[in-house]
Amino acid sequence: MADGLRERKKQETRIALSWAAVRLAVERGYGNVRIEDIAAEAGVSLRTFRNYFAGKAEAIAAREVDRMYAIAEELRVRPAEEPLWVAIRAAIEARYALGASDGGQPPDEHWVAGIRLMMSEPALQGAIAAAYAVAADELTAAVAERTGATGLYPRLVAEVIGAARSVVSAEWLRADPPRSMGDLLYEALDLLAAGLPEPH
Amino acid sequence: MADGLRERKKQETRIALSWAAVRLAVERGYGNVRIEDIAAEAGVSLRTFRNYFAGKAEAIAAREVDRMYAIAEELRVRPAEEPLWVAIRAAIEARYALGASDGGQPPDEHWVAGIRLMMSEPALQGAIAAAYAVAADELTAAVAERTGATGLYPRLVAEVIGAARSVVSAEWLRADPPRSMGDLLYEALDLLAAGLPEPH
DNA sequence: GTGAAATTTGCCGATTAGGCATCTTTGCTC
DNA sequence: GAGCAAAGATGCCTAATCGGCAAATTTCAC
Repeated sequence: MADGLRERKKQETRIALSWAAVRLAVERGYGNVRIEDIAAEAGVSLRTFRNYFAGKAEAIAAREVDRMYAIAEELRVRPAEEPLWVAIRAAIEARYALGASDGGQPPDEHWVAGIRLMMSEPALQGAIAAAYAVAADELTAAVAERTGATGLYPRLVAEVIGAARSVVSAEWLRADPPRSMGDLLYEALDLLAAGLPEPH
Repeated sequence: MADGLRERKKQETRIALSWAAVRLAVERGYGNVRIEDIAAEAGVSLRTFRNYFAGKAEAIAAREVDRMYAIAEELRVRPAEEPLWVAIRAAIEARYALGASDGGQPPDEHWVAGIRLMMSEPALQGAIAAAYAVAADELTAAVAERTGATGLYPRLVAEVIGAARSVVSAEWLRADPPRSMGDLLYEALDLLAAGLPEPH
């Protein structure tokens, strides 16, 4: 069951391509990767790559997007009587594996440096923002289901979560005395919950 | 002064290209416009187009981005003692010409339909989100200046304003009994100020 | 006016984009 | 478990895009 072999294989290919894209971009720099290389690295044809992604930026962004889908899914699974924002925090925590990824494996120097460089590429920031616009639909639906709200509210919540994601990951890359993803995320959510009051 | 003729001409060209892109995309559909056509419409060479924009999506998104820059600029101009969110609302109001554009010229049927269709293009939604990621830097700086805040706060405010923009314009296009941009925007900002409380 | 700096433009090769036909694999039925 | 229908992978092919480079043009400052 579980959607059969076909679906699973498709997901595997998608993820393989996405990881290959990230790896190559980090290793040799975003601009020096052709989608042909990515396809080769993942063991499929160039043409197949194009069946999955519109370009290398989208392939890289897919890692981020999938995480957002996962959060939406987690949100649907949590008990309905749980207050919305409690559920949201829990869903994010579950999918970002906060704490675990911090204490578990201190991120490798080279890797983080590569990611930092890669992310400084405007095309990528764009693609991530773009890809997230799609994922936001899922999150919007999940919020709508849970709250029964219509109109602006569900989408606004979804987009704000996206905003928090964006800010947090930017800050995580920038912060010199490194801060944990979890701290940053909670700080951002606390600010949002308070209505972003102007600091004294 | 005022940066001289050179800067002014460059802005004019940029805006001419951007409008040409929007006009053509609305008229004949996003997919049926080549950047060559846009350049011709604006009276410059294809190669010059590429000096200004990375692609047609970016050219279209530029209209939106410029508005964000204008809001950031407006924010800098407003009196420093004004509370942040009052200034933000005023800045948005000033640049979106709320009320004026609503009462002044009821949007043309064809035009709105064309815009709606154009905006449904995923590539465009992406490009707008992407382009906004850049404009957000300006807004972030303006908020930081005004509040003296550091860390997550300024960027979070900037991104949240972007989120509101995105949600509002999506809803504006969708709402069947049409709603005014001003109403939608204020509703969104009110929700945000309240910390997005879950509706009972 | 004159030279330095910035901008526009044409040219060109490399890469991307995506339609279409074909071949292979998977899922389902009997 | 054989066979058929649907879905995916791949190759091929043409149009379009991308971006570097250098020549020609325009603006700016002195």
